[in-house]
Amino acid sequence: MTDAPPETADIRIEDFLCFAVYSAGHAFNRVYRRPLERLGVTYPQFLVLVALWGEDGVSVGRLGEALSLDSNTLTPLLKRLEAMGFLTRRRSHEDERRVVVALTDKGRAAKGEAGDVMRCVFDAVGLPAPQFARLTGELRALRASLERAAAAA
Amino acid sequence: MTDAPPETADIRIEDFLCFAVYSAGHAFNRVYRRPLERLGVTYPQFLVLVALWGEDGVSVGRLGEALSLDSNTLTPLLKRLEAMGFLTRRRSHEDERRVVVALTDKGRAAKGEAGDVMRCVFDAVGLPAPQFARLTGELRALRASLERAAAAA
DNA sequence: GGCGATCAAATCGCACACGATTGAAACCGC
DNA sequence: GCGGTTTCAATCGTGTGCGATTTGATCGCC
Repeated sequence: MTDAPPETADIRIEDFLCFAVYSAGHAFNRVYRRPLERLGVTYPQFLVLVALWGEDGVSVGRLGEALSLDSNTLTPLLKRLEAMGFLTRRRSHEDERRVVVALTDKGRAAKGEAGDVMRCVFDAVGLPAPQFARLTGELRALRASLERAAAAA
Repeated sequence: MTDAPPETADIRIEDFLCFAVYSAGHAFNRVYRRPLERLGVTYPQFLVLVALWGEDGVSVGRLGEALSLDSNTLTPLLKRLEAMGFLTRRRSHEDERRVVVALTDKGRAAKGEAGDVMRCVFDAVGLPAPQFARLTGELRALRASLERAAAAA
């Protein structure tokens, strides 16, 4: 009936799933901030690097697909990462519309430092691996539902 | 070991809990956008209204505590809601440092329209109420862990 | 081969988030 | 009471997100 349990007459924002997701996201951002300072990148920039460590040499669009972001967000972010020397942006030859994003040596090397960062965050989460994976899966399903609904509208 | 399942040699951002939370948050934002257009507010502004429907006449600090936001984010947001006539901001008489935020008639009336909005979103989530509540609780616990870790650092 | 539709990235404008700083009010120990 | 500390909100600068639009390249249909 509502985003909160349906019967709540008195509204408590803590019972809203959307708020739980919203505030957990901010909390992640805050936990990542400190360890990422050593790398010199922001949390969204770090996510872009993670995506590229998984699949390098992709177009802006493909990257946006992986991250659920559009070029209006990615273009300036990628320009900052390029200015810092983590990656390069080059027009594709086969299709001049596309811009191919590729890690530099520095960008690949950062993967090593990232281990420490992720160890930090894993400790902060403090969840055993199975529950960790289950929660991740449930959120992925939630996102899929929401995206389906947003596309239908 | 990492934010992803520890053994993954090939990195997949989809396996990161932080990313699952991050992208689910964006998905919520996108689902809320359309229904909230009729109300004329953004998703964060809506969350402020939800918080005030639960507890009206509170200071900026108290509101920030409920929403995990600071005055640097809330002040401009509250000014916009005030300009739109949803609430008032007045210096407290007992303590001149505080600014008390209170809903106007329009702000209270919006609670009626919000029912439709939340029905929309609940359908988009498509989860039975018990799982809904459980997931909310798990995320609340996750946030608490992350905030504890961030405070310790 | 030519032209409208489509597609990819960039650009623009606005609204969050948040670290850092500022300024004013209240508190506190003496 | 009075000066230092703490608290509260506001301000500033930077970096996302995202709707809307623009620019340029490709595709499709003839």
